[in-house]
Amino acid sequence: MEYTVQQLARLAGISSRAVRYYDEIGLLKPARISSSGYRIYGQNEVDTLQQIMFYRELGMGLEEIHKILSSPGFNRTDALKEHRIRLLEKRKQLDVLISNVERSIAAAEGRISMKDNEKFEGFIRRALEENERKYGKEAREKYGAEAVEKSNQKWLNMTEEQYREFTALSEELIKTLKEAYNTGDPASETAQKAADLHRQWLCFTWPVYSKEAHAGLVQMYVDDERFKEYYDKHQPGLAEFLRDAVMIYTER
Amino acid sequence: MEYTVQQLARLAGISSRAVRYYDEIGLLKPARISSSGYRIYGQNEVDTLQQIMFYRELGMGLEEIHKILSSPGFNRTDALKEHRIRLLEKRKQLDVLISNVERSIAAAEGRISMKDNEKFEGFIRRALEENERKYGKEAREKYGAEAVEKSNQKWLNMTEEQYREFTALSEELIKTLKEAYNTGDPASETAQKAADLHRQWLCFTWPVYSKEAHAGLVQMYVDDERFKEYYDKHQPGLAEFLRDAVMIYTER
DNA sequence: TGTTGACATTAACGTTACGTAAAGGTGTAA
DNA sequence: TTACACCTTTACGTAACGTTAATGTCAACA
Repeated sequence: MEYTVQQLARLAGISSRAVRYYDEIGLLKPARISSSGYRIYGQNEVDTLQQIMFYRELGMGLEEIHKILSSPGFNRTDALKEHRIRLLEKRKQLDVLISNVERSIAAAEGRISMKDNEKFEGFIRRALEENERKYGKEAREKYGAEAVEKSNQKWLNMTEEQYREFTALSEELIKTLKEAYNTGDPASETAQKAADLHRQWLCFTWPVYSKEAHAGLVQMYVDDERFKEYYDKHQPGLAEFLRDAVMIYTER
Repeated sequence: MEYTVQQLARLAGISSRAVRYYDEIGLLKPARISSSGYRIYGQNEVDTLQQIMFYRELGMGLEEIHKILSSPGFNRTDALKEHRIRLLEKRKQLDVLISNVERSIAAAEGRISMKDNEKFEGFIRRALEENERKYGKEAREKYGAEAVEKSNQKWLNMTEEQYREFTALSEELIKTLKEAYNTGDPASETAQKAADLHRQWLCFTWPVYSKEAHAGLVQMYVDDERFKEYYDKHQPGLAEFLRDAVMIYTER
């Protein structure tokens, strides 16, 4: 079937101006021009417009869509499969948003309480929140609210790059710690390197460093289920091994 | 807790420029200005920004958000509940889109076939498609492809207003038909009015009107399960009653 | 104490994806 | 032939920021 500008627009649920604009920028050229100068679109154009709509739905700019569609490697079926994955991700994010709004309602009615950062969950990909939620409460109890407030502020000031550094450090810490665990000796060079990495890691979120607080924290890791779990899931016994290593590290 | 421009922006996952812009247009004013001229945001502002984010997620313009938030009747909890409903609707629509992309994949791989209008399901609220999907096939068989193609074109050219007229006519038809059904007489004035409404309704989608085709169609209503169901769901026996009324109408 | 570097400020122009209006040609139903 | 709803191009308008520039502030480090 063939379509004029407005017919195609109505089919796709967009304005005829948009269709003409897509022609103007070379994104979607009509199949042919009628004798009277009308744009006529055919089957291929319908399919291309569908592709455009999917990419647009996923927040892509028209210029980038253009590049993709006109690249020699473009494959319609593969693109559709990609769209499917993206849309499923989008639905997941929407579910997070819905849970956010539901918790916000509960908070507004005083049934639960909500942290400021929790209020924006689902709007963007957020990974930072782990910190305050998991470690915040314990730390507040053990080291007082003031230090935590400052640590809080530090998180806020962290740039994207610093954040990447931070997660890289986390990974290195776990890797080194597991390596050290295999030696079995918390006083070994590798274990002490792990303890130092743990100190560096702490310094990302702590306002000041003190050996006493460091030693106190790792003891807490062993005592508290949630902290223990984080380390032990990589290797059972890792939390205790870290405590032993840090104890030696802080006494030196 | 208090936040500077960038801290608030990072919290919400938007740019600091956006936060300043919201101040500029009066949408989100800081709680206070520091001695050095810095914008300082507090708890209320965090909550307001969350509201803004929800409305924005739902595609609302900043000006309208402004009006809503500053209206005297605004209630945060009610708004959140409204957001919840809207987000659930949005998820439904997303599910339609996902089913669309899945069917598009199947179509691209040749497993099924898809109509052009089906390719845009989920992108917008679409109700027109009912026609071609339900009546198209039968009509094509009985009256030939050419007439249907023209009818098809007519649908595409229908404006929003015409569409409303069309649906209003549908409703009036059903109402009148039920009323006539209660008289029991297909020759009654009400029944003949219903038959005439049915003719008008047909003329919306038919390229030309003929008594023969009209009579043929209503007979088809009775013979075909899906057509019959449409009328009978309002009132069992309605399809046959309509046929009888139209038979009398077309013979006059 | 001066310098660095990441923040903050205002001002102003740029960008994307169209909306909207103007001025005129086209197609068909009455 | 007269509506009327479509089509065309040209061109300026708009929303929601992005970006750049020029300058002030603050905490930390040498």
